[in-house]
Amino acid sequence: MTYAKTTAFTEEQQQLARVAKALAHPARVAIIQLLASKRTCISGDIAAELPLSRTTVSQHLQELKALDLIRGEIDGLTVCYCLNTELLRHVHQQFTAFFVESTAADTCAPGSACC
Amino acid sequence: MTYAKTTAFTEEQQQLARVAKALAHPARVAIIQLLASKRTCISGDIAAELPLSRTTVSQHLQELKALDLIRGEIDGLTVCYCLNTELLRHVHQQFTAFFVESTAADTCAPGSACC
DNA sequence: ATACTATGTCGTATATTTGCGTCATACTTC
DNA sequence: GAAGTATGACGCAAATATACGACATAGTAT
Repeated sequence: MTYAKTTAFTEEQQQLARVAKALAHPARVAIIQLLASKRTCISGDIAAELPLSRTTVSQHLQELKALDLIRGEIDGLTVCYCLNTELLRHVHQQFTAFFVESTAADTCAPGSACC
Repeated sequence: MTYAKTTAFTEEQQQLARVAKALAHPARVAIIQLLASKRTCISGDIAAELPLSRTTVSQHLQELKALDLIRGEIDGLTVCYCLNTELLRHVHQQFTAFFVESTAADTCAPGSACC
């Protein structure tokens, strides 16, 4: 991903791609849904709910944390993870803008040859 | 990605992850934006507009086509790619549902210990 | 202090992605 | 038909991602 050419894209495009990548694995989607459904911050229970080893889940958590999509607070022996709802809302807007832009009109101009 | 365990997730989660993965590279985001801005279907011009080789762009196009996000129609010597706006709208809804679900309420219950 | 528990980090094997050169295909034009 | 052009398919090297066991760390509890 971090090939040289990657730098030649818009910061906006890279940002969207970065977040999309974070959601590009079912486990991470599941983690976010889990954190949303349980209204309370859970910790290693997440691993128990997923069909993956604790280690692997921890890695996925770190990835989400690296993008600040989730936050972890140490509470004694356990760590409480919460969604960063503010960021998520912002990301949602970014995605919406992208999709709206892409679906604004049917792409092909009325008289275009193809399609 | 196609590890054994991957099957253990919801079809919904896998679907979202699949699409997210398609958007997980700036080149593919750029391609979609390009197709949206040029109101007419373009073909190999896409490669010319991107800082990547024709071959690489072709691969990204195939990836988007595999998910049916874009469609290509052969028009003589060239191929016209168009956005599948209908699918994109549907995907937009899926993402929106996911984000709304995730940001519906602040995750932590009022009296929870952490956060 | 000692034993126990919850997490993160590291190392590593395997799988997948990415980028691109080269070749094959197919249509156009002369 | 021969030459030229636009694309996709194939193959390969380098980069990443994925999964997980083993170890390190840090707080709890007795």
